[in-house]
Amino acid sequence: MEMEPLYKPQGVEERWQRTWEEAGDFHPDPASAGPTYVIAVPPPNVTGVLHMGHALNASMQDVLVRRHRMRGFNTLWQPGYDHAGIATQAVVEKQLRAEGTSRLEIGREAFLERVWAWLHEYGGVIMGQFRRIGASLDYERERFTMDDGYVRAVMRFFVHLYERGWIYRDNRIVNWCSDCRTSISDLEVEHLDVDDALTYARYPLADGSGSLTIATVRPATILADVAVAVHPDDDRYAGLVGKDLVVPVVERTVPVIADERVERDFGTGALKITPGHDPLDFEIGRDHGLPELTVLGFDGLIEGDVPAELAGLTEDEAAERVVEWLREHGQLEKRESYRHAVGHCERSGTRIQPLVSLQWWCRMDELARPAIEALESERVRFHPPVHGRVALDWLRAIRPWNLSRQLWWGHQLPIWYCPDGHVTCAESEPVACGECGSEQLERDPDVLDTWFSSALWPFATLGWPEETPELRAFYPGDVNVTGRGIIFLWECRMLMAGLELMGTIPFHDVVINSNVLDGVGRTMSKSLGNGVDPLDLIHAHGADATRYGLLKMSSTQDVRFTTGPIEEGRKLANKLWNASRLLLAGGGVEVEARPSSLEERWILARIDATRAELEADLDGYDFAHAVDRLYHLTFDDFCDWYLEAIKPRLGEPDVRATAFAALERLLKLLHPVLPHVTEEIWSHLPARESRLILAPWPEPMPHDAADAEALATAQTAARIYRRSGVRIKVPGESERIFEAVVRPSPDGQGDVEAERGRVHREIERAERMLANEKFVANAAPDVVEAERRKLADYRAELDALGG
RNA sequence: GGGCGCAUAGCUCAGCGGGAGAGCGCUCGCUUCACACGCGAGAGGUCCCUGGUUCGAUCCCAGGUGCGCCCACCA
Repeated sequence: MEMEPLYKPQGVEERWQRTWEEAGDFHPDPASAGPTYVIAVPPPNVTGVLHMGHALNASMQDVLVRRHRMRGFNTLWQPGYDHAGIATQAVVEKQLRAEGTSRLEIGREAFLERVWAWLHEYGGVIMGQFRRIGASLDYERERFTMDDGYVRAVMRFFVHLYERGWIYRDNRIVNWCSDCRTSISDLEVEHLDVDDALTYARYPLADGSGSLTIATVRPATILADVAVAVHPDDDRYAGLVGKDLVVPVVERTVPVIADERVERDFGTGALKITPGHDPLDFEIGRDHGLPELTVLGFDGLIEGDVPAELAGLTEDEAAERVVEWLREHGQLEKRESYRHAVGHCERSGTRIQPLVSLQWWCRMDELARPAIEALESERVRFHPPVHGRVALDWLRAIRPWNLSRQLWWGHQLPIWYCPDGHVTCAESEPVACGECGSEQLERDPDVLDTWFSSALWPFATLGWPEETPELRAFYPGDVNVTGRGIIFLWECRMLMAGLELMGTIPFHDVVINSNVLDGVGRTMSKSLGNGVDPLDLIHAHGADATRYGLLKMSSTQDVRFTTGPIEEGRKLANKLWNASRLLLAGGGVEVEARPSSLEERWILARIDATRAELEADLDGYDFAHAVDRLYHLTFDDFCDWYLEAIKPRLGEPDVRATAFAALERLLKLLHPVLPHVTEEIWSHLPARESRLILAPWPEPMPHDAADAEALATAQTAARIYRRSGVRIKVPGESERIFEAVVRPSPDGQGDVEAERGRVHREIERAERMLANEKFVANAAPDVVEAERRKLADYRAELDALGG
């Protein structure tokens, strides 16, 4: 095949992607012997498309996976999709609305059929996009959190927890999203600052002896007040505790109670208690045995025991009426503007409506304990470590998990009720009630939180609860790579589920990838329209360049996106391509390291040193430094020095054989980052039978420090020559390299004076330091020694410059 | 309200106790027979501010300013 001077990734990349996959290179055999290396991809939403976060996350994982595959590990990168309960249901509901109907109108069964139909037509496109970026996932093993086997795993998990006694049903306050029409967990609530009005309302004492003023941001909830609480030590209200007040509008008589959870210095220090619609009030209400009244329904509209003219209003409308009532009755003391944080549904952006409802919960303390221990003992490590400490804090203060969602799309709870209200929990539909034997069973309509199934991902994808060969071979896995946003939602729960069900941690390292922000530091989002489509980058620069660029940008910090690093990657691929063209142009049949000259011994040593550094980078999940190292190895060491030095001798068979050997090692190191261009070049190397993807990772080689020093001499001489035009005499082989690398410029001399000045300044600096007695006395001996050597080197340079 | 992190060249970022770095951009010179997605040379920086520790601070400590993130039941 002809090698053009300009490397064009388009076509080449797709061809290798097909070749690798069709050859089964991504598909490990569970029966193979030897150590395994396993990563389960964070399952993208089945409705999703590839965005920058996926592209970065996948690039990182693919580097780890490809390197371990080359090192001989039986490597599995497990792919699949998440059913993404709320998100998917919302998409289809929106579609129904556009058709003038609704899920309630068409019914549960028809709705679920619609979801499946929609998924078959439009869902599941992201695996194709993963292929395009070169992700070496085992696509033959694609799993879905709603496939039959996975559903069995979810049911088994639930029943297991139920039998442990950790799952219970309770009427408690939940985060209700009136838009999604479901409860959501604390972790799905986003706190946003909101401008509100703080309304001060007077509640008259029932005995007519005066009134007490409370402050509220939600006047509509006055309708559900069941008490007013003050701090027990608050002198202002000491005499009022135990007396009765009359709630405005509804004119209900309620007690004044004392509770330490009331903040004395907020508002008036008197807190109206609305257990039905406020989490703190709920707790206080339970402790004081107060009733839990509800005036806001699941639809966010006023309902319940309220004046008829208020029923059916929105909360805001009702609030207006209540304030109006207060004003008319002289009970409105004042209203002032007030900015504070309010919980919003992360998915819909709707303001959370705390309300009491009957939900299924899971106690988490016993599940958390082994996970806490795994983190404390560092059997599981986070990278960077700060996230592990945050995860620990969360686990130590863990709260019950609201498992049930009032949705249709998802895993329906394996809970059945008989007419007498007995509960039967079973993996599949029971024939009769476990308590009374009734055969009239009705299944709980709710579904499980999406993250309940995600918790099982590292082993449910391998066939659990069946004892499959895959489960035996590939569990536990090694690493999980994901974003910061789902450490509690996903990472912590995988740890807990893995320890509980499998008895072991699902992976030993958790790598948290950075967020890719837009050019001015904002999160990329659909609504802002500031997102960059990774597929556009791949089309423009190639998958290799995109991978390189994203890895270069990755860091422990969030990073602002620029195309610079991706263009750098494209140049690296092109440079490598042209270096290979230079070597391949002359033909040749041998690939064998037979170094005879200094530069040959040096480049082999240099590549090997980089191999060791690269391994250290990757072992620490430092991808940015890893790719930077590869860039400079390729450009500076391999091309600028080695190739330039051997160019005059490229006709010699031994020189060619060694050059091919050096290129082969370079390609191997680059392959995990730039899989396509390296595989393409590899296929042009002499006597290639296997593919680079399966080639063994380079073994360590002995180094000779003297070679590096001799090469450095040539490099210094060349630098001085280029800058000043002064030729420094260098010994033996260094002299030949100098000759090969320096091409005298036709314009003649550089600036000797400028170079002399530069060296002069360095000498002065070193002399000043060494003249400082305190420095010589207090600094570490090796630091002083290094400074002396520098001084000597600079003096030699100055001498060479004639000055 | 609590916790964490970041401020270094025009831009995006490395470095984190002893000579201020990379890539891009910019200037100048090169159609040198692998590559103009290239080669060579160069300009450009009170390393946010104020104190402190140290022989020595971009790097450590304290405070300040600005930005960001996470957690959170002060209505």
